Amino acid sequence: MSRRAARDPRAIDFDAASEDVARALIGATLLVDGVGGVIVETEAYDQSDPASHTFMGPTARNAAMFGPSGHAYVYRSYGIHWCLNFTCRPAGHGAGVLIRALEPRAGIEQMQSRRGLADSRLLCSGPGRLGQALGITMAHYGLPLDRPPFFVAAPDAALEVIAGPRIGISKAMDHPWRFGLAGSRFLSKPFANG
DNA sequence: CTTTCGATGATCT
DNA sequence: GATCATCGAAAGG
Repeated sequence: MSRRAARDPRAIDFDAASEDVARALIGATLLVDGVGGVIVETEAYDQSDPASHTFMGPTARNAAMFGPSGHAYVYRSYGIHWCLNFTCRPAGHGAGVLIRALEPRAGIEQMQSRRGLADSRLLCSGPGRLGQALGITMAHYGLPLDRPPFFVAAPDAALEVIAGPRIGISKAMDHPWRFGLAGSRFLSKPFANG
């Protein structure tokens, strides 16, 4: 456990395995320049995982995931979308958590404007949508999560978290490393169970 | 409800 | 040159 996590009960322990961090982030609050909400869907990736950007070892793109934990890893998806990840560091390997969806709470008008969309349900329900709604760009690459423009706080109560296979990958599809808030209507896709 | 497909550009082989 | 940690529009039941 990091010093910060030990000191502050509302801090996330980003030094844990990405799988544990992904689970712990469900119900956490994420704000970027005051805009955001409650994380309801995440996915875990690490270097032993063929679906991970770090599977082949360090490169220019994935450098953040080989750096300190608790920082932002941003990548461009399909040439169109910006996707936001939080870095972890189990055993010093490249690992991270993809933030896939959140329930809008703060700065909803700004998110609607960035997305060109009024429906709050579709504002941040998916990594590309979330990136657009929160205004994520490469300018956020490598920034620490414990100070502005980022704000991250763990949930203050225990929540029911469900797990299932990850979405949009073609390798290691058997691993249940997608996590979600049970019953949330802001998921990018429903889970097989509830 | 479902499936299909184009957009669009960095990254890696 | 192929492959994407995606999205949204279009077409078909």
